[in-house]
Amino acid sequence: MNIGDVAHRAGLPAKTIRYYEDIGLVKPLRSQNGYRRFRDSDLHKLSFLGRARSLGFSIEDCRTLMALYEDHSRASADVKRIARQNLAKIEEKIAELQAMHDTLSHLVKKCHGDDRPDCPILTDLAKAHG
Amino acid sequence: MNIGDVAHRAGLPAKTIRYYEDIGLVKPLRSQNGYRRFRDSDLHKLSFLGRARSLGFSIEDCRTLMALYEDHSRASADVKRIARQNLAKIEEKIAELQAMHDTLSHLVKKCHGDDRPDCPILTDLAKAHG
DNA sequence: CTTGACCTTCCAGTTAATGGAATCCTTATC
DNA sequence: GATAAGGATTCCATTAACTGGAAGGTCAAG
Repeated sequence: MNIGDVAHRAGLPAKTIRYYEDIGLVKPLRSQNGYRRFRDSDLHKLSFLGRARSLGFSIEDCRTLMALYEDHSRASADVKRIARQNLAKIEEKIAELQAMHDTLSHLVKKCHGDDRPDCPILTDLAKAHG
Repeated sequence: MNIGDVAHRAGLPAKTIRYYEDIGLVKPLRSQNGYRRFRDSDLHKLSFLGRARSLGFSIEDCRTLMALYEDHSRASADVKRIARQNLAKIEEKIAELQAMHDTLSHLVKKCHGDDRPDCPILTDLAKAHG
């Protein structure tokens, strides 16, 4: 699979994918003509990367996760520990999003929706994240 | 409240807060001595900003939300629409995190946890995000 | 009245991309 | 076979969002 193809499928710009190769997050093969050739596993990694980055995971977090893909000689206990740590992070993020969601949906309910100013969203939004 | 105080409470570095003032996300007052003076509303905004940024919302997203705080003359219908759009984004993010969580927790279960290599995490992780 | 913690501005550097130029490869059409 | 379009390559510059550090002002405690 060429870069345009994998970019389309993973939902990432080709530029970003080249950058990820630069910093060692993916290591596509090369065809005779010099084109990058991406395997399915590369596509999976890139999709995962795109998702993780858009959810606020750092490149270093991603690097750790990518290492799980790559280092098949890593001890299972280690893999498990890393996976667990990331589960905790995910749960925390979900909780935070849930809090944001609760606040906003509560406010949408209270907001009149007409063209009057002075929507209660403003004051409540201010209180909500103290 | 001075910058160190608000930084501590909002969980953001003072540097970042100064940067957010630079780009107009917060507008703290100034004391006689030139120190920034943050109101409670500034603290709320900054906490919200920190959270939103760590969850992958862009600065522009944040700017829109901050505008809700600020522009009290904005029509309620408009406020409501913006809040709704962000609710949708939040829900999408939660779903994506849930997917990541399911994958990882499933794999933790399957991973032996001893020191043997060849943990099934690796292959499953590869399949999971196709 | 000085020491230390905290504040200021300014300028430089980093991270994570992104944009653009110049060039090469592949495929379809004349 | 020439040519033009579409996608690939590298390399260099720029942007966005911070981050670090220097040089100096402010303030409460001893």
